[in-house]
Amino acid sequence: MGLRETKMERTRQLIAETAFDLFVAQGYDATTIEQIAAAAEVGTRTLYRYYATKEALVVSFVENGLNAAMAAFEAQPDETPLPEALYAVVDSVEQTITANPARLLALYQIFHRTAGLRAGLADLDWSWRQRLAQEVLRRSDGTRDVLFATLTAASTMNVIEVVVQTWTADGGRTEIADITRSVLKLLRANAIPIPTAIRHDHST
Amino acid sequence: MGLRETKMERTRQLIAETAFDLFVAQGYDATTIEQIAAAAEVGTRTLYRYYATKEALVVSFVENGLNAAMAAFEAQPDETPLPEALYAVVDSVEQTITANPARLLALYQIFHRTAGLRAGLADLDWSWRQRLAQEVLRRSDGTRDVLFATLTAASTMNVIEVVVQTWTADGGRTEIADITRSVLKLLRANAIPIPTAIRHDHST
DNA sequence: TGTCACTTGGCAGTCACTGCCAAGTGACAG
DNA sequence: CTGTCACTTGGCAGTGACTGCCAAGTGACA
Repeated sequence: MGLRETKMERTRQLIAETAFDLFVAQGYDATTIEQIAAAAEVGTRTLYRYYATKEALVVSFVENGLNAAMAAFEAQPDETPLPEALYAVVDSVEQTITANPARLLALYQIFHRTAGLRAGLADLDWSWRQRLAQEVLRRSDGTRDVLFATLTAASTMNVIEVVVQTWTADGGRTEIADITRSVLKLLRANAIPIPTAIRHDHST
Repeated sequence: MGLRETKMERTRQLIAETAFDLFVAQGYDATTIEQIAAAAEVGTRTLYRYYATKEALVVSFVENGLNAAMAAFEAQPDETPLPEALYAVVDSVEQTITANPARLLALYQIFHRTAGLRAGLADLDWSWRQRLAQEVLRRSDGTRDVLFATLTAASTMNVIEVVVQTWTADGGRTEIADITRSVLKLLRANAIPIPTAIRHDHST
């Protein structure tokens, strides 16, 4: 990596950190792009070259975590059974959070306080489900169909989302590993009801 | 409902329909609020009193469908077993789509084409999961905890989302009831892998 | 039918975001 | 070491989403 790229990477980081701090300090809406740019000592125009939208400044943090999780998934050998490979995903997210819980809580606060912001996660969530499903499909090696892959990806995302939501709702006091364990236990016990049509009893 | 409210309701509808048509005709981004307001023959300021954001104009359609589904859920007698009550939710969504498939496909096209727009669904999705979980919790009458309710709500939303996604991805050619059946069947057969930690075998 | 509360719409202003252009600065060859 | 080139930077002007404010219009109701 040349000096040029190094510098740009640093600028990229600096902008995100600066923005994050300002958001925490004075709220998302109350912080203008100009302020962030000024604090990070770059032009607003430059800032936009690094982050396309104001939302992206916040979402990028989540994105990094998800990218790491996807990498962990892809790093699993092809022979690894699906449940274990999927566990790598959940585990990676857990590690990201454990590494810096305070940051995630703060991040969550920002999302929570700013109605229109949570929205920015959707795109990420969506593309991520796609990627996950695709990888699941590839791994199943023709023995499974798209519906299976889509459902598997969605279910896994669910686990992550429920765990994170439960953890943050609790203010991060509970060990995240414990929450994960509980969630997976419920699922494995088939304790979660599945929508079922009413069976019309003809013996009446 | 007085004349006043009737009129407002009609205006509300008119604005949404007008916007929808324009979005379909020329795309979301290319359509300005002013255009919509002009076409619907109201002031832009008035338009904003009915729909807080441009996104809301599109999201409202999805919101209506979900509201109907939630109403169907709440309409179930408290004695109805959870799986059947949840089925009412899935069924309601199915009905909404069946009633006007073309509209949903068009709607989906708009969402699909406009990156930043899918985002608007997240908020909806989120608040809806909350509401669903809350109702599930109420129905379980103290016999279940929050985690159970959250997971149940998330799983049900998953079913809906996967069904709709599969249906739209296919261009609406497959009977939606068939997709629903397949999805529920996969779930009931426990065919979807659950993330599982590698069991370290100590006998080695 | 007159009063009142609510709805409407225009206007000015803020802020996110974009295209364009000129100046600065690493990269790289000679 | 140096000149050239490609890329990065930042200012500026412009568009469009969205808001506060205020004056005019219009159902509701006594």
